[in-house]
Amino acid sequence: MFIEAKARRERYRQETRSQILGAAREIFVRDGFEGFSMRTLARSVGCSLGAIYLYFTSKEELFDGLVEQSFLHLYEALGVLVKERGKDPVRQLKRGLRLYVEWGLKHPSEYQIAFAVRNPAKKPYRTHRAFDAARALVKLCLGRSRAAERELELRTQALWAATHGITSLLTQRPSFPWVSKQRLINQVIDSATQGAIGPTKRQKSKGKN
Amino acid sequence: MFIEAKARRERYRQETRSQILGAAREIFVRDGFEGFSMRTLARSVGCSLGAIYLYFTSKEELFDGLVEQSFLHLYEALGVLVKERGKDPVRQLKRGLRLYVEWGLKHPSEYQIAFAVRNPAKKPYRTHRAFDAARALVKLCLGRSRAAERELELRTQALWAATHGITSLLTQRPSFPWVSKQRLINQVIDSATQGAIGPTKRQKSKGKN
DNA sequence: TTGACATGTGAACAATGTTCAGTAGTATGA
DNA sequence: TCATACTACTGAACATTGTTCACATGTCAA
Repeated sequence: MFIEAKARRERYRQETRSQILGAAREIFVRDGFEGFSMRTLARSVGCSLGAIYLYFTSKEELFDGLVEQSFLHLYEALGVLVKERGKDPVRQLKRGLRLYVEWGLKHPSEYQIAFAVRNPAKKPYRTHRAFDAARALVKLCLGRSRAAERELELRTQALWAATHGITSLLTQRPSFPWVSKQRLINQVIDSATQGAIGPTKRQKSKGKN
Repeated sequence: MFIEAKARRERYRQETRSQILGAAREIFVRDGFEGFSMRTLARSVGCSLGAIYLYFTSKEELFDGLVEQSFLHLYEALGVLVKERGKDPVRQLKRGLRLYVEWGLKHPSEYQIAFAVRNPAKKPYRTHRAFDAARALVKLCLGRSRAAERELELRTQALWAATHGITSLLTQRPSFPWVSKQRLINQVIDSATQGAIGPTKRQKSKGKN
């Protein structure tokens, strides 16, 4: 009787927590960042305003939960790539980066929040596991080149920076007169990967196009 | 008498306008984005809250003015580079990109505002003139290669994306465990330029390091 | 001097995130 | 069964935000 009640309570707690999170995501996707407020959230959940604060200490923490969830999905998608041995690792890496960008385009609000302005002192840094997946892929590409591996972190960070750049711009300025988005994404990713792990055989034989 | 008074009024108007802008910038640099409010601004200027709205229709417009000012400085710096003919254009381009990143690091708050979340419907897009300067530099680098010039816009946008990426990350996540910032910036810029305009002679002879 | 106009004030409004005293309802221990 | 402790919840309040507006003040033209 003792633990059963406790467990039931905990289960219920988690349920309503994720229920709130779900409602928040819905509002967020539908009305964007501006349309969101704790009051509209409470109304949507069907509880009082104060009840939200029993499950999240602040609006920021709620957003963090939302972003965390989304990045987890991305990580899972990337994780599959890392495990797919045998394939050409460079192609896998590029696929992973493209996945990242497209994920950002599919969840623009969350991507913006994830990289939005926030107090940098409170949360020193939080490496999303997606970054770890990228590092693993880069390592795979570098193969047995010792000199290159020493710069693994540098190369991965640079790769991430470029990929983040195009994702960030495309999501934040959708009405900018971009050239074909797909070609642009490819151009950025190709340049960055080539810079990180050297030219592929195909690019080598082509010369400069 | 007629126009003199009108002109004086106009001059006074511009003066107080830029005075407000100056105070806003000061608060902004000192207290960051969160510390800023129209009331603290009014107190700092030494006028009433409503007076601000005689010079700026909204907080957003005020920020726009701030960002505009800052980007103009960047543009001027970049403009000098374009005019410096004779020098190696690739080196000039890289210098320009580094200038861009360092400008962002020096004005993190403004850079964040410039690319912050905002209503995309109202302001369809606003090409900062800095982008035009970049395009001009890229054109210089591509030289007389017809095929490459057709892709001028694509290449410039990709270059910008990568450069924005590293600037954005470094300013928004200063406490992330970056490898050496300078090396990282160079890595991103070198990769992106090589991808945009092909390998330089020096990089060619070096092979993959 | 009078009227028009720019400049400025300060109170008010609506909306925000957050807190908190008070109220149910429920499981626990005697 | 009764009292106690604890959890979930409410709704009113608070402080702060951006913005507006009726009103005042000063300056120039007629």
